[in-house]
Amino acid sequence: MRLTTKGRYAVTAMLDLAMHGDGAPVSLSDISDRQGISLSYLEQLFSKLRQRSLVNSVRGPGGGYSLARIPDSISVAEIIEAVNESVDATNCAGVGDCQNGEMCLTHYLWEDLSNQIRLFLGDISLGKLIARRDITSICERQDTASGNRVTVQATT
Amino acid sequence: MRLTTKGRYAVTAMLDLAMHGDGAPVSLSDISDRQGISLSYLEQLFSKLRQRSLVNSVRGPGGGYSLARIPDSISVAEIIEAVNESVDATNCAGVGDCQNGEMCLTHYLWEDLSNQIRLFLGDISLGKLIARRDITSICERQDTASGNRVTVQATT
DNA sequence: TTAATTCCGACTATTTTAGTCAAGTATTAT
DNA sequence: ATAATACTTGACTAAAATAGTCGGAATTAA
Repeated sequence: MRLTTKGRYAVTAMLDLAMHGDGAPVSLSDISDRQGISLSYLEQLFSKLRQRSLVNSVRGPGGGYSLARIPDSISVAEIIEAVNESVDATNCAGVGDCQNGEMCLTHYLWEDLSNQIRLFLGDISLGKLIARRDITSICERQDTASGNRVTVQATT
Repeated sequence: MRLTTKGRYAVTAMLDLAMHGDGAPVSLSDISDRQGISLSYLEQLFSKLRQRSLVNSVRGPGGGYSLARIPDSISVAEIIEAVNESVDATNCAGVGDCQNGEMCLTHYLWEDLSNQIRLFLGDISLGKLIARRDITSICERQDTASGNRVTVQATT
């Protein structure tokens, strides 16, 4: 479980999807405009999100992505692990052969901690994140033709 | 809060310190031998750990590092943040000026999540990590002169 | 058909991670 | 005092991950 800005990008994009996907698919260029994430980078992320069946895609005009499940059933842990491909490189394996052929002590300790984090993040869903702050969110995007800037307003 | 192998190195080293520091300071070369982490890399990490007052150093022969506080009062969050210098680059700040001069919605959402993680990891101390698995740990190091390999044994 | 959109692969730049190396400083056993 | 030990510091390098770019496909609504 690696926790970097990459994961935040993915969570942010999925949150955007959850808040704007009223049945209709949302295009990546819309998300790119709203969240300020490069379109091509979003493509990379969503390629992985689709592989993990977290989103569905619709091609062609009017197409885009939509959540594969309801926001309450998609956890932050799933999203982060989808894009980070969890390179769980335990360095202790290659070092000294700990006795009994088992891995060394700290490996277990870290694995334990890692599981706790996974459990914790697995319990935070997109739905919870949205609901946590009772937000009157106005996250509308101006008509593209108008050339206006993104409008995002949040009232606590 | 960034969570990578770098943080695990630091936590591992601090755990080693907690388990071998019987009053006397522990040298980095000992930790390097036991945990298979490069000595110079450990020096970098401990330089930051010392700056954050998580460890004390004793110079000269027989010197080394020891925990600045008892294991129960040193949290995983502190250790990780000490070595990761928490580059909390929120990308939304530079994008579009969200209305009211406030930051955009997802920033708050992520900040919220980030705080929860910090809270969670802040509650896990070195002491708790060691106690979690009731371990009969034999983590002795052979005499240096003998040239023998590190002996690490853990019985569940 | 045309335009909008996802898909796909290769490519690049920047940053971080991980590690090395060398020269230095402080401490203390002898 | 002196030498050994061990920390301290800074510069350097290599590999990997992150972040982003580009060009071109395939698909499909209009």
